[in-house]
Amino acid sequence: MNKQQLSRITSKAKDICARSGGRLTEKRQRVLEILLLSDTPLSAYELTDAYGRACAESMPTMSVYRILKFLEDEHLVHKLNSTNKYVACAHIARGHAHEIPQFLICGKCQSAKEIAIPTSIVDELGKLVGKAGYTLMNSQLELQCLCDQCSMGAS
Amino acid sequence: MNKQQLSRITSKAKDICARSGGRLTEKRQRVLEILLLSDTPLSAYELTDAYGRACAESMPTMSVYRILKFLEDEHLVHKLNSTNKYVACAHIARGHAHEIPQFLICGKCQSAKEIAIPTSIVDELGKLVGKAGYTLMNSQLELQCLCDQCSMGAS
DNA sequence: ATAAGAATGATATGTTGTATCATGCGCCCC
DNA sequence: GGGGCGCATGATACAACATATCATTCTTAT
Repeated sequence: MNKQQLSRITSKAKDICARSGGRLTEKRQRVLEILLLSDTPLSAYELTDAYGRACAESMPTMSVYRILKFLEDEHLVHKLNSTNKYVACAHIARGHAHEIPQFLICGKCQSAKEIAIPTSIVDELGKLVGKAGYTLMNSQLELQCLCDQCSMGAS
Repeated sequence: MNKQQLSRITSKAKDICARSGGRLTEKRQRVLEILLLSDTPLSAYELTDAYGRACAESMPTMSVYRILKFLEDEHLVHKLNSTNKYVACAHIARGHAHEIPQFLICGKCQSAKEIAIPTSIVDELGKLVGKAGYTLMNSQLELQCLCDQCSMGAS
């Protein structure tokens, strides 16, 4: 991601926050940028380190958690429950229709890709769940995968 | 679950362990029984407490984790990543074809139901994942739901 | 009987996340 | 521009979840 793309996204993120009455402060923006630039999801503590390296000054982990919570509430960041790590939303730039995100997580390089699951599959799942005596609420799927890179590369 | 069902399951569990060269010791069996009898998934620390209450003597948490790992390796217990809790496998008694389990978790009463996802849905998901440049590996879905009990009961 | 290996206990520590109170900073109103 | 309000951040403590490691006990095979 180049500088221009980044600033386009953060500018959009600012709009999103403003519209909901929040403020994308400099620290919040920096945390978001670190996630946007990272190849892999990061834990709160990895983010703390990355922030310290990137910004000369350090940030208490507590603040990182608070900022992550803010960004999650704004749908700018998602948490991966299976790994306790955080990723920037892939859809900030365009429209940003915040449906429930689904993730493909490479078991080898840890990369995570956010995808959309077609309504048809969700509907089928919903029916299945109904038969089992449950009602499907919002569900963020996290699918363990291998990315093509890792499939090809080493064995 | 009555006593007879329970002993049928633990007996089956013993077979399963024996076949893989493991041993379902008394403590392991007790941990499994606690999970089998519990209405909801339990955390390792809740299990430690429950063990202490049920057995007069207490068990170090470390041992609980070790026993959970053993039971998971034998496919007798599953871990829910979204809640960091553990459940007994629902298929010990019959055949116990250990495919990847899928769970419906009630957001209100915390009950968790283990279900099977039809091959057709898994295949569709696999195709989708392929298009995104990934290959689907074993994935344990954990779907946030409301159970019928909770839907009906209170609002 | 005894040695080898598996299971468990004890202790320390690492990782992830929350609670709470204090401090700083911007903004609005007058 | 001062004063006060509310949001953002800092500092500290601790809770919850999990692993590392070494010591001890129990099982089992010879």
